[in-house]
Amino acid sequence: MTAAPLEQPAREESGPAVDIYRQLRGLILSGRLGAGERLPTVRQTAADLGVAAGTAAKAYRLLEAEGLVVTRTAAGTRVAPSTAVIPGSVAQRIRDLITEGQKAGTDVDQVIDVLRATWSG
Amino acid sequence: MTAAPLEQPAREESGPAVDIYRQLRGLILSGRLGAGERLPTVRQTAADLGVAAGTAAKAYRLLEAEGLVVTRTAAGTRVAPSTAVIPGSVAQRIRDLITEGQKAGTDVDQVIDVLRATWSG
DNA sequence: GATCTTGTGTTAAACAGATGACACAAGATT
DNA sequence: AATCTTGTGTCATCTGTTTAACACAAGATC
Repeated sequence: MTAAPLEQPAREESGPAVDIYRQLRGLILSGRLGAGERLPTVRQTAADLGVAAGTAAKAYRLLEAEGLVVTRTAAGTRVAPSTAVIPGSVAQRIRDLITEGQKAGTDVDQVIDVLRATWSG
Repeated sequence: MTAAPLEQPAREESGPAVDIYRQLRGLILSGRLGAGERLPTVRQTAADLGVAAGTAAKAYRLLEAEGLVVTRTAAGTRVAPSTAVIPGSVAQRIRDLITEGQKAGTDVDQVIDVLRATWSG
């Protein structure tokens, strides 16, 4: 018998669009992109990251579907007024973790993998 | 002018194979899968997760390329003897974060996005 | 030594998502 | 009102990955 540690689903979309969505979500939830602040245009983002415009647009739509941003044609996309930010206590623990992780020279991705594995429990 | 907060690369492989690789890496780096311990067979993993055998095999090869596991035909795949585990101090901060995050009812993925955004600084 | 076990390799087909180039709609700007 | 800006829609094509169903090789097991 071998260990059977694998958890089922984890089925999750992937690809550039989701990556961009995640990156922006991180900036918003961390507060580095404040309420009302404007995001780069779809085309700008696409150019910056070297992806097609449709791909960047997809990321923005994911953000809007989650209520994190508000889109108005010709006016651009802005962080939603309702300040959606992660709880301060959690943010503090994140900072602590980063401090320790960087001091130890650990890789972010490794930290994240362990975090996921441990969170599930 | 719009904010220009986007960081370039982030170009990263994706798909089921990488997901499995990440999940197993988390188990190994967290120590929940100890040195010498055996992983499920490729076919078992494939069946459990509902993917093709080749996909699971790909994940195992990624792990081996990183030196986290040792593969011997017919003997299966085992966690490498050299105990590759994340530093204890980092592991502790991860546990602290999880405690706080769960108490606050935060979503893991949100925590991870903020972690990434903050790590880069 | 015969037989199981297990990781790997191969192949064609299917699939998902991204791309690039375009046009359009809804507002803002002048 | 004319024009710019910006998010969205379309469409054919391309690319990478997965799939499914095999076969094989190297050891372990008996």
